[in-house]
Amino acid sequence: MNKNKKKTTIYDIAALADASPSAVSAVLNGTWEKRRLSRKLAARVMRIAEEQGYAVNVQASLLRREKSNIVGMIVPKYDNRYFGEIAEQFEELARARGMFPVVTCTQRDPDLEFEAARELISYQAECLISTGATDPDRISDFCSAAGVQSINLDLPGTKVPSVISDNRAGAYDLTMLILDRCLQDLGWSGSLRFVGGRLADHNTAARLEGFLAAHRDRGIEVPDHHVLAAGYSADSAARVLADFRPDGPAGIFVNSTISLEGVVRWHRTLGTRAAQVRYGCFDWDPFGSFLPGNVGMVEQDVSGMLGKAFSFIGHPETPGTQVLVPCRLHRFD
Amino acid sequence: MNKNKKKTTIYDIAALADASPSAVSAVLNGTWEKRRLSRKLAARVMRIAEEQGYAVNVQASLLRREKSNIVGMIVPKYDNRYFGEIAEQFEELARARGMFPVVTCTQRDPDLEFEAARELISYQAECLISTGATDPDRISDFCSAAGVQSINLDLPGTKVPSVISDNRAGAYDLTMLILDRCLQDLGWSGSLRFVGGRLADHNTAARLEGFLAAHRDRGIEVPDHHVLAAGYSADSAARVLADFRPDGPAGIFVNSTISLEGVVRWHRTLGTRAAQVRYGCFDWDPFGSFLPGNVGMVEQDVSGMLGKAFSFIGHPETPGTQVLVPCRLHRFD
DNA sequence: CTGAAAGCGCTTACAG
DNA sequence: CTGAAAGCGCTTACAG
Repeated sequence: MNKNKKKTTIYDIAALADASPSAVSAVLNGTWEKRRLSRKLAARVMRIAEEQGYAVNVQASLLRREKSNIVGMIVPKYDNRYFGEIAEQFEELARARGMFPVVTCTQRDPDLEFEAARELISYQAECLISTGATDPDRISDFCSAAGVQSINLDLPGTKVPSVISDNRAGAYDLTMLILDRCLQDLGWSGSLRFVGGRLADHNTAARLEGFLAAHRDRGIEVPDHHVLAAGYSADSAARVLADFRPDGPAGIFVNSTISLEGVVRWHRTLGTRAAQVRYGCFDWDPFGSFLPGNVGMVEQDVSGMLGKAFSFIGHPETPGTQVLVPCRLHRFD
Repeated sequence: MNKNKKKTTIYDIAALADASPSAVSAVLNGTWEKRRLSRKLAARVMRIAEEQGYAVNVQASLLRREKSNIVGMIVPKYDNRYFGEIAEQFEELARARGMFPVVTCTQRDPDLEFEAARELISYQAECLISTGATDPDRISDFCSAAGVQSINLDLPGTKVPSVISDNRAGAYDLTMLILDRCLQDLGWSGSLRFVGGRLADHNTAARLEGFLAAHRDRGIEVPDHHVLAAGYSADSAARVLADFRPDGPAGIFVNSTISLEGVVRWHRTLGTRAAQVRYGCFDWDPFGSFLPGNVGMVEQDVSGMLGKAFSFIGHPETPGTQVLVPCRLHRFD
């Protein structure tokens, strides 16, 4: 083991093994049988490489091969289970396919998203999965200009295939569940409130659609002021509810776990009135089932989505293809 | 924008701009002023590069420069806030220093950890931060053989500097808080139970030390069967408590949010007896404060730890240096 | 069966 | 002030 000196190269090994660099290279990347090098030479080279702590210089190797095995992912945040699971499973799937996954977190910042995409391409990523990107088309354009495949996850774009949750259907089911429980537990049937998110966002819009459709199918009208999509932060959810002190039964559709935090905070301030409130959340969190009043959560099918996304890699599809993946509804109590 | 053809290189740009590749290179990496190229040439080259959607081939550039800017991190899981935050902040800090962060998740598997380290080194990472590694010394050895700096985070090793939470002090404080609340709320003073983790793990051992020290300082004896460190999963925590149906007051020290899930599950099965139980958890989760009976949580100082870790980069220190970073105690109710 | 040589895309010391 | 040339560490078509 040479100390923090220069790294061992195939030339060093060639010298030590009394072989040519070509032979060493062939041994080290497993093509020696094809090149009919002697088993003895191969064994010697491998032993020496091991002794020297050799690790191939992938930059050089890939440069020569004119390909990287890098597949990149950008992800907005690690602040909830959803994106954490996406990153984790992405790595697993990529590795299973012999690729090198690089995921970078872009803080929900459109410019950072773009810079991260550019950086990944500089590192020769062969494919880029943009998760929850604010402006996926800008990234797709840049990628295609660089000859790199890109795929949208979680949020749809128009230029490349997008894999997203079936937000509308998930929201429909969740809304039905909350309505059912309001009727069942509280003997009440009225319009729920929709809390969290932004109407301009695709996912929020789709969920609101499902929310409204469910009410429509139940013959319940939703007053405009029941739609409280004032952002994603816990604080904004708490703020938007601050003045709401129900003196009877009430139900809430919570859009995302981040907003859920704010809703639960509000819920606790209600004292005994809290027992008259039911809510459910679009998103999943392991502690969700322990929250009083929470009747269910929607879990997005991360492996389903990623499996779909990976199936596009290397198979360019019609631009703008949109794949909807169903969600799973967890019912509590 | 050329379609998914070969990528634009400096030679392409040189031809288009009627300049030499050397000049293009100088313009593109900002050394053109130093080389006294004309402003006009620089402007032309930059315009053309822009038009062509040029992105430097970092593999080639770094190969030539004989350095990467890559700093790698291995992380066990993204299944709790702690590691998610670590990954996120690591990226931020690395970028702020002009480095390219690559984090890979190793599923708490010692072999995967090692393979990931090897892979990162193959990609020429200049420094590797091993977070929560099962066998940090094995990784350190491999890194040092390859001439790569490594640093341990969260779990200590003996060969390179380690930055870890002051688990003992944090556990001491949390134990005191739970004991106080048991006395205050329930008028009871007795030994808490320690649930979750493995005694063989450094962090669990240190926390148990703090737990025992606090009891000692309060003059409370801890019976052996009150130490229930049967693993990290929610199920094992729930299982270990399954037979415990307190008929009076009780208190629990929960080691990690993962175990907390199991404890809360158990707690809910107690019915009215639940009111006689207080617990606290070493780890932080935003929903923690909403759990009935939870009196406090310990939040590890992620930015403090990472700041320290980064301060070691490029400054080789005495092997085995151990830096303890204090935790923050959140009190609920 | 095996090695010398060219070349991946870049950077930079060097010579003019 | 500027460009030709060498070389980073590897791979592979090619010639023997």
